[in-house]
Amino acid sequence: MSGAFEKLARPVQKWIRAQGWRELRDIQSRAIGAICDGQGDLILAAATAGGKTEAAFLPLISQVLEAPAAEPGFDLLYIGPLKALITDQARRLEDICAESGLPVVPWHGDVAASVKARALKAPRGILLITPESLEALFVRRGLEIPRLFGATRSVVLDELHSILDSERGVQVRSLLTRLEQATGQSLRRIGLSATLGDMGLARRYLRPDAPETVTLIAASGGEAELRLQLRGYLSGAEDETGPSATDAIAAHLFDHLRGSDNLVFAGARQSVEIYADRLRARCEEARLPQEFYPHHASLSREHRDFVETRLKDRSKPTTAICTSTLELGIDIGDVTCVAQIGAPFSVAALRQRLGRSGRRAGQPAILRQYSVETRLTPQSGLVDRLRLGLVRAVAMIELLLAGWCEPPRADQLHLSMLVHQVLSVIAGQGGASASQLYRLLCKEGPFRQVSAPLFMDVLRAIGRAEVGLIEQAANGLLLLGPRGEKLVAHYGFYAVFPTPEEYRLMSAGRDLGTIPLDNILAPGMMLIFSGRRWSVRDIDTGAKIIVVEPAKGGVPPRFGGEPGLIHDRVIEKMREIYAGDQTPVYMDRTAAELLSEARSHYHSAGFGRSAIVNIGPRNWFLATGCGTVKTATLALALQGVGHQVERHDGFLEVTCGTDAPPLEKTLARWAEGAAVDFFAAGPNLVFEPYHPYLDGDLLRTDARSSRLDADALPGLCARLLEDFVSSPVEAGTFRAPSGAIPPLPDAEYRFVALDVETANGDCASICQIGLACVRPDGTIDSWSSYIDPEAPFAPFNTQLHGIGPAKVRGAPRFLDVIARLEPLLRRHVIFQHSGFDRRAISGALALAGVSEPDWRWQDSVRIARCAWPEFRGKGGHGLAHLKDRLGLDFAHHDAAEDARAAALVVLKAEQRLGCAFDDILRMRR
DNA sequence: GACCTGCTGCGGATTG
Repeated sequence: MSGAFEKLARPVQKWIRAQGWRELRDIQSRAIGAICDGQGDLILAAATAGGKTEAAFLPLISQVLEAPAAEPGFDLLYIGPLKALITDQARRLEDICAESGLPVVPWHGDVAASVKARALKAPRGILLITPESLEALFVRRGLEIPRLFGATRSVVLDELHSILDSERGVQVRSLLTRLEQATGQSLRRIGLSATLGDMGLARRYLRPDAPETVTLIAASGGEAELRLQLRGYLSGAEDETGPSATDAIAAHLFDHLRGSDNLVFAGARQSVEIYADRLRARCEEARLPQEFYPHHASLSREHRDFVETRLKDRSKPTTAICTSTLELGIDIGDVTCVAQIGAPFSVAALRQRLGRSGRRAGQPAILRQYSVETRLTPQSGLVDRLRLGLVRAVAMIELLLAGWCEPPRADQLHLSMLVHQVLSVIAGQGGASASQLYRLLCKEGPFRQVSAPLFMDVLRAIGRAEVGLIEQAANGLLLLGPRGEKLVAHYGFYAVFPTPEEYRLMSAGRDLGTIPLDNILAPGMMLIFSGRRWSVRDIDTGAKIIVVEPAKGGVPPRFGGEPGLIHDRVIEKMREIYAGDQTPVYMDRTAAELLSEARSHYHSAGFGRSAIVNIGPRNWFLATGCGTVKTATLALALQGVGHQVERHDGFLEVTCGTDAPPLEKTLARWAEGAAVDFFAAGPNLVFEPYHPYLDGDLLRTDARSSRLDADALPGLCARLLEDFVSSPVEAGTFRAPSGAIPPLPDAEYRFVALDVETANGDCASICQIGLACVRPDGTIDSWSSYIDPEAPFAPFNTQLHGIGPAKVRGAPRFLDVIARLEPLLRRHVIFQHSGFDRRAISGALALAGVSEPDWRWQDSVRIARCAWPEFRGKGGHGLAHLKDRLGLDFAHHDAAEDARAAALVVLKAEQRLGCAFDDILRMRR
């Protein structure tokens, strides 16, 4: 054993020997050195189950044992984000402390009141507590805080990354400041974490005044080999031959996970229920024992405990289909494989999840990523074509492999949380002055972004008579107002995140879990829940209880929830992936095909050249290149001036309002820094529990700090326009041909017929132009050229005419072709069959910003109607029917061939009626 | 179409 071992107290050494450890882990030795020899704060970073808890507590317990505190009070404080984690850690620490008799006190909502009463009477040893329970101590026993924590030397913050920049993290930081202020001494802070994106920010979080004094100890090596597969699936209109994407994934999971312990992260609770149901059914069909179980926050504690225990039990193979419930630190041992269905919201989460697998020496970590994309139809929009989910999954995997993950977000005001802490401090102390609150919470605590005037605005807002959270006594002291009293008195006060109202589901007196109140249910309706099928027997709206009984079918309830924020770096990576041409080796064939398809749509939409793409007369698609916050900022700004905006990962789909100023001009003004009203469209600003007590100005200020990035808007607009201006779509001038244009017919003709094919539903997306030029002797010179439509191909169109991205690669662009055709077209009457081709040409010219030449268009359908009136209502005068009835020989849906057909129709009509086409047209008038 | 996390004190009934 090393020198580190010698630094530990006897009973601790004895415990280590009893474990049969041959030596201390690297992180443990280093942590023991740092804790025993130094004074400063510490961050211990190691993969889950990397021995972090012991690394921190072995030396901390040793210090307590060797120099017991003279005064009563807890010696060590541990703050953990989960009750289950606290229960688990308390068990491990009790084992270490058994020999020395140092008490270990777990403290959360499920801990018996008697245990708490005993600890309050004689506070000693290690207190393990949730942020909420600590908050409750401050509120209910504010005056006892110095007695309880006067002897506390160190505080251990577990799962530091999970509370880094959340509301709850702010609450923890505020509680720590209040603790130090109440006891009059500084606490050594020790953070434990597996996943920290930015160590600088983590240090600042732990010790804002002196981040440079925080020592970082990261576990070295020990990274398991990673095995990775990304499988692609298509959902939507199922073909009769194949199973649905869900069934196909369930089948794959069943075949590959059965017989071992695994975690399947399915994204949403609803999706968890569906996969759990499918997998249960497969086990039943195969007459195999059940080993797939759902696990999410709405399931009863009893069920979740059952699944967690089964996962720990190595003798029974168990796969949990779960949400992020099983992502955090609860020790469930090692799993063989981690599956992820759909892309997660953060690389940090993906890394954390993957850390569950490959923890035993020699075992690889296995990640199976499943991506489900929509089967495309002619109506599919660009969003579906871009395969955003799949590309995001690839981006996240690539960033994971590169060792990157999201840093915490700094600089948010957290005004709702500030209101909460103001109430908590006043309640705990019985009153506080404004200046004391400001010093405690804003100058020393976590609300450093809040200026003194802003703080006063907050106090004034919550002190308004109609709000009544606080009021001021004659001596200036701030007290709780009537509503403040009521809020603080309710036990719901301690938690800082919003909670929805829910029904409780019961079957035969057993609690199954909860579902949100907004599910519309009636007796007899069928439900999938907790991995089983139920029918609703009875609904007690008063008690909010739904009684169910087993049934044969059903659908899972809706659970709701807000989407996660996607970081700028992830969107940047997605852009790199679209622009690149490498296919990652870990993709299966379908996934690789989907990626290649996504790239093709990305390029044919024009994103390779321009960040702004026109997809309709008033419709634009913007590639913002930024994550959720900046993209939402631009979206709100655009909505504010009257545009309709749909948001996607790094993209905005804009439908220009009829009264709104032109998109380009608006962006240009913002790029120059013009003032923007982000709230003109009246977006919802109430997200957090204490938002309803603030006034409009404060809500807007808070939203600006947390949901928007107004400072980024000018740069973002400038970047969008930069690409846009250089885009040929807007250039409006003919440019040098990028592809060869076939030699044009060169004679004098009686007339020409023209036909176009288009890439998608937008008639301006011309991908082929064909001409049939009719000589005076009736012979026809045909000509056609492919055209790069600079727009995505719709499968419907491609199926019709057989033209896709491959055929138009390197083809000239519309303007180049039309420039060459112009002299010929100008000289002749141009026939098109119906009005489509003329509209297409006009549309494409308008899109390119070129005014329409004064050509002599005519319509061969009109000619046909005169010549064959009997077809009216009997097959009509479409080319396909005319081909049949007139015995025309041409290959339909090729531009040159269709143009020739139109010409033939004119010639045949002239024959039948015995006069020239201009006479026929005059007859009609 | 979209994650998760947490919770006190008291009065009354029941049990030993």
